Amino acid sequence: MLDPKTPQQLFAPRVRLAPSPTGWFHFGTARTALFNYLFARKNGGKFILRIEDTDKKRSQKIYEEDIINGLKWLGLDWDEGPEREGDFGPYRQSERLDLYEKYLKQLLADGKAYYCFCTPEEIEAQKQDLISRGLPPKYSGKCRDLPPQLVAQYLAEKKPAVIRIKMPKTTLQFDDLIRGKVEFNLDLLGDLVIAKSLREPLYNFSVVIDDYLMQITHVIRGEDHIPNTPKQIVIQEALGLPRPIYAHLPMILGPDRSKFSKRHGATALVEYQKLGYLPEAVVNFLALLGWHPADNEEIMDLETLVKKFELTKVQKGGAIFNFQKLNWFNNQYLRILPKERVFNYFADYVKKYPPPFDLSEINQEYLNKILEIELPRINNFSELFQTCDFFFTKELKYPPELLIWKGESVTNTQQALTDVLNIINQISDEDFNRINLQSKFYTFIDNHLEYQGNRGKLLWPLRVALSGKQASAGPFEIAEVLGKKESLRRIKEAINKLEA
RNA sequence: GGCGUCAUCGUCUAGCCUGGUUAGGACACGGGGCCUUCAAUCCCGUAACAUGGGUUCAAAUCCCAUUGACGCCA
Repeated sequence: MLDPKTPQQLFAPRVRLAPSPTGWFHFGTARTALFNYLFARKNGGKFILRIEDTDKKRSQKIYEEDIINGLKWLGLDWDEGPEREGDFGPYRQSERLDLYEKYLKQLLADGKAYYCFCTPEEIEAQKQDLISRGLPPKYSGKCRDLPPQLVAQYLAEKKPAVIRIKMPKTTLQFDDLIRGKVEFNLDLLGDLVIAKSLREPLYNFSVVIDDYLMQITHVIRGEDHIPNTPKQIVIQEALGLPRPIYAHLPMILGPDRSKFSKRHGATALVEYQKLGYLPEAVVNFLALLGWHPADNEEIMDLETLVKKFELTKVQKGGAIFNFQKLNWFNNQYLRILPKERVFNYFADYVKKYPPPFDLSEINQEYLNKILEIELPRINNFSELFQTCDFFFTKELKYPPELLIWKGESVTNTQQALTDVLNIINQISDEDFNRINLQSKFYTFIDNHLEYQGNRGKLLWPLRVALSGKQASAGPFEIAEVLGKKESLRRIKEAINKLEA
């Protein structure tokens, strides 16, 4: 255990992520996790996961699982924890109540904390009075110096009570790695409730105990915790515990510059998994929200991020969550990552989130082919099923006029499709691929004046016949994926459509 | 309401510590090339130091104030 008086060492730091399992794994928490992880890896330290589930009413198992799955998906593995099923799981505060109780008793015994028997009504009335007089609402300290016999008597009578800590009437200053010196006037706070009972510690108390017991050297967390920091330091000092180094990260904001929340759209990591984003892209995107490498590199994998990460270079102001940039990153990774890896991600994705099509007759190979030609034009996997439905359904719904190339007539379009039919029929089933298609079509065009310098006259109707879309991949690529038989069928159908 | 934090293109940011830059990059946006559409890609472009006051030969950079935004508690 750390010597309370020894200043924390910068080498081999120990950091933690301490989420409450009261909602889906939030993007902001994910970024906090990433920065903690990067800092630990960069400095040869340890990253610890601690689930803060002392609030029994709001904590749920599925949320804890979601956090764990999210961290694993992002590749942010934690380094230690209690044994669970052969592996080490996260720490859970709900399993550490004995520890908190021990320190609570110590504080009580030392006279640094005390039982408070004021009723909620009393507290509320007091608060209203102070506010109406324009004063900061804080506890009066009424129960601070109750005679011990009276306390014992009330306790024996089971009179409702909470435990408060005696707040020193001084100012307190702490150093923040990102913000520099931060100062608070403790006198404005009043005696803080640190536990509802010996077995019900409150957030600020259990955090302090755990950070100490887990020998946390650096507390890296969101800016929203800045006001909690002085409270935690007071508890540390009452117990004679060392002070970790603090670093408060800027918030992730919605487009209106307020804290990124549900009303801004999807804020949970799962929702992006559902949309079909890649973990590499999410990590990269998250890293650049509030941090920037010394050079101008933007595309970085986890390993590179670890190498370049510098906690002190983290931005102070909040960062707006920019969907377009996320999309850009994802599109980049879709094309940069090894094909096999993307195919595997896609296979997993389809398994986990079945698309609104019957894929029973579609094999993996077919899916991979689609993916290959569509990669440059999608931002995530779910888009594939929205914009490329023609690969998954045989019934194309498009107006016949769409088949007509700009400035052309219906008859010419019919002629073009008939020509297309003839060209395709020259290719055997086994030679039916985009290379052969292209060479056959180009040869045909070279020999037919009406298409020279105006390939669109021939290729546009073909592309629409195959896709039914105004915008799509090229006709040869689509035809190759669909196969000769299906391609011919669609072209004939297009001709029929034009006649009708 | 109290306390705290923050402020460079629309967005993410470099530059600030150690004053002198055509204030740089990326996303987005606009134009163009390529071209069978859409993407991808290449070229070009629009666009910012919150405001006011100091200090200084010189301020995005140092100091002060104001404003605004956000966070926490209530």
